[in-house]
Amino acid sequence: MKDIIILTGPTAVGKTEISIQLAKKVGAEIISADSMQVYKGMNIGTAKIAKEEMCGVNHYLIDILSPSQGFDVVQFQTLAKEAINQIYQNGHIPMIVGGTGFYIQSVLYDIDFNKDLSTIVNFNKNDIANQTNILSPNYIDNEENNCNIDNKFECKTTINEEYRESLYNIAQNQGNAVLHHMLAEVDKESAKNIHPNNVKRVIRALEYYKETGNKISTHNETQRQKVSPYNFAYFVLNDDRKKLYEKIDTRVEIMFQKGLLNETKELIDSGLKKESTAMSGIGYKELFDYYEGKASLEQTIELIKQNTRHFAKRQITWFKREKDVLWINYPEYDYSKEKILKAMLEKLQERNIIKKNG
RNA sequence: GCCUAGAUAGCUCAGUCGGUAGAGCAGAGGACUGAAAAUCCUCGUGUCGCUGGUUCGAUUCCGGCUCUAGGCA
Repeated sequence: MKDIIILTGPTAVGKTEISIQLAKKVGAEIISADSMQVYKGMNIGTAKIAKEEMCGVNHYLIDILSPSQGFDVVQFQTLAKEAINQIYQNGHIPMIVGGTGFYIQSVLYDIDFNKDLSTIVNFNKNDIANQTNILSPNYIDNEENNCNIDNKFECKTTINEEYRESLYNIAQNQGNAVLHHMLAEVDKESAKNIHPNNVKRVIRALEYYKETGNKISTHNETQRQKVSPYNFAYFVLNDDRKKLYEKIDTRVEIMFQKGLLNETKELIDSGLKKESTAMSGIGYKELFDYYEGKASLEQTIELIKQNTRHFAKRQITWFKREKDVLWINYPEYDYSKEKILKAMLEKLQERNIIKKNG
């Protein structure tokens, strides 16, 4: 079994710094599992690691897309698996670092998303490698090469947008319950598990049925029972809730000092819409109202803090549910980086990911 | 000093034609398997400012006091 290290935790907990130190010690290369850091030109608001901060550690899946492009788990999974192979070829340990729990899960348990049934090609590996250096370590510093450039390749998905939209319209015009009834007719289990108001999920379940002829509920059930193909250590950094929220609040303040307003203005001026995947990121989506004069700067900053806190809470809920997780709670280590690293190294030894004498 | 309006959940406020009270936000818990920084669900007892009075019964009516905001001096 191949080894893999996961390092995650809620936003602002301090993953980046520890990830570099750990990677240095164990000779790992880093794959970012972050749904927003994949985008070029979004640096301040995503608290993206700067090239200098990498200290020579290779990073993958940062700055690989223009903010105008879509992105999702399946694309992440595909690219992450490529990167993992590459890292093994380099003779190193892959270390997945980032706060998007779903992305981590997709790789760690090799979740099957039924790509085979797709009619449209997902990726052309060569295109990607050539045009965006997606699999070359580190990302290209791109002051000029920013989001205004439209990459030639499109990350196609198998999703039938028309069908999706028609379902969405049913919910809009006839009510969520009507859509939910449609689901109940083909997949009772899913209908039971998915709340009628969770339109996104209801649509996906219906979509899945249309694509495959199977129920997503049974598919999910089998995926849930999957065992990881990796020998892994899954670290979750965490802090007291109050401390974490304080960190979040100050980090948002710092983002504005660093120029989040300008960064976002440029993105908006380049034509990005509120609805785009990239602009659904916290710290960006809230600024649309500000620029439209619907909210004051003060209100907007508070809202970003608040949304970030909510997000951190959701992340923690996710990690609590994950199996076989190693919690690293800062207070238990007196907030000492040395103690934390030492504990992590011990765990890695226990799992034979690194040798006893380092 | 006088006049007016307030004083109710951590915050902003609603309400009880007198039978001890409820929204939003904050906060907490949860779900999640092709949008995941997304999407969705659940959770509200607090000396109703203090103190007298009327009343079977007052947070609700009346008096006094304290505090806050605005106005007049």
